[in-house]
Amino acid sequence: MSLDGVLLALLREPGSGYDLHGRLESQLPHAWTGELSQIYTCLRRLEQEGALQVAAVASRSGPPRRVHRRTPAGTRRLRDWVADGPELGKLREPHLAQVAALGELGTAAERAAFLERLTVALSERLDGLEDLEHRDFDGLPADFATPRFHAWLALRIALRTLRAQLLACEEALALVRERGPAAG
Amino acid sequence: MSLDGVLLALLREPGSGYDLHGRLESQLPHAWTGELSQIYTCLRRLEQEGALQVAAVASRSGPPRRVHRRTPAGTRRLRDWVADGPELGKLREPHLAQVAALGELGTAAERAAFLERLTVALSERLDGLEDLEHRDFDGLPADFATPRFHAWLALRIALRTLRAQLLACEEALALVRERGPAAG
DNA sequence: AACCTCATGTAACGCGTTACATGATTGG
DNA sequence: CCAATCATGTAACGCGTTACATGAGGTT
Repeated sequence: MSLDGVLLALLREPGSGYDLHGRLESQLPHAWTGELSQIYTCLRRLEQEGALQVAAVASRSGPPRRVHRRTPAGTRRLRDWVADGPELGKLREPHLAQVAALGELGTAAERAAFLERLTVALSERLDGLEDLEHRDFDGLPADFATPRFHAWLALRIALRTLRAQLLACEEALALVRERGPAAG
Repeated sequence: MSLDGVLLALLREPGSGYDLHGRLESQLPHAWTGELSQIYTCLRRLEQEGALQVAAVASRSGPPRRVHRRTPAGTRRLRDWVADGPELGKLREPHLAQVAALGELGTAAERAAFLERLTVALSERLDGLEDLEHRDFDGLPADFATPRFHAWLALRIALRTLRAQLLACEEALALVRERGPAAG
């Protein structure tokens, strides 16, 4: 499962399930989203499989923190995941299927409205990534071959991808606006 | 579920489950992938819910074809799906998480090898989409406000997105090659 | 004879989400 | 006092994949 790899990667520094959830949202929002409950079950499995070691640490609030750290086997597993080559997930882009089905809407105004909302949603996502860029990577990292450099690379790829998609949607919107009205 | 919408959209022309599976691969490879078994169960549910009507038609080979067509309720449901606004799926981009974790690999050569394989995989995907473009949409469609026009729009967005991602990966590869060796 | 395409499904399993359940601390 | 944050999990359900089962017709 790819969540295994994602969590092992996030565990460069030890952390609780709750921590990992936060890191996922703050460090890898462009790569993965996951619910807490799923993270907990996944961590339990990784622990049973010997990839993680857990230490209970008292916390100021609620149940004790279960702090996970990678075992050598866990690190090996992470390295294998990456070394085995890129894992392209299955495509799930419902919004593109919707664009293709836009002809089902009766009027050009409705079609334009859909594309407007799409550009807004993509812009918001992009804003989030740009915030992350400025927060964590202000100026390009001079240090290379480090974890931070590669995190920056991944973010850069995501940013360029998203910007291109947003641009393409804006162009689609312009096309629909200019051609649409004539055809009703 | 978004597969509901995808299948309803694909059913602009009536078809069997087997047909739909083929259409998914040939017409919407940039938006969705789905297994036959899942399509069959989904179609059954849509039928029970009154969105589809099914007619059994004898075929030259094997069991009779079950040809599905949208009922008015089905068409309404499709329209509602689109009119409700864009459905951005959850992000699942394991390869970006892998890029971010590239520091786990020991040598710059290994890191470069990963990015090479990634560019190859993305290129192949892009080739497939470009084939589709030339096969189905040679020259931009002069007809607008039609299903074909919107199918072309969706494909165009996917193409631009993918090209940008490929370019960004190639640039990442160049960076790793030029900076990597110095850092071992 | 072997294999591919057409054509249907079921069953088992795993991944993922939603909802539920609990409870301390901190800040307004 | 209320809400948010920190911190853990379980249970039920649905989505999705893989494997299994069947079988006709055409191609090599």
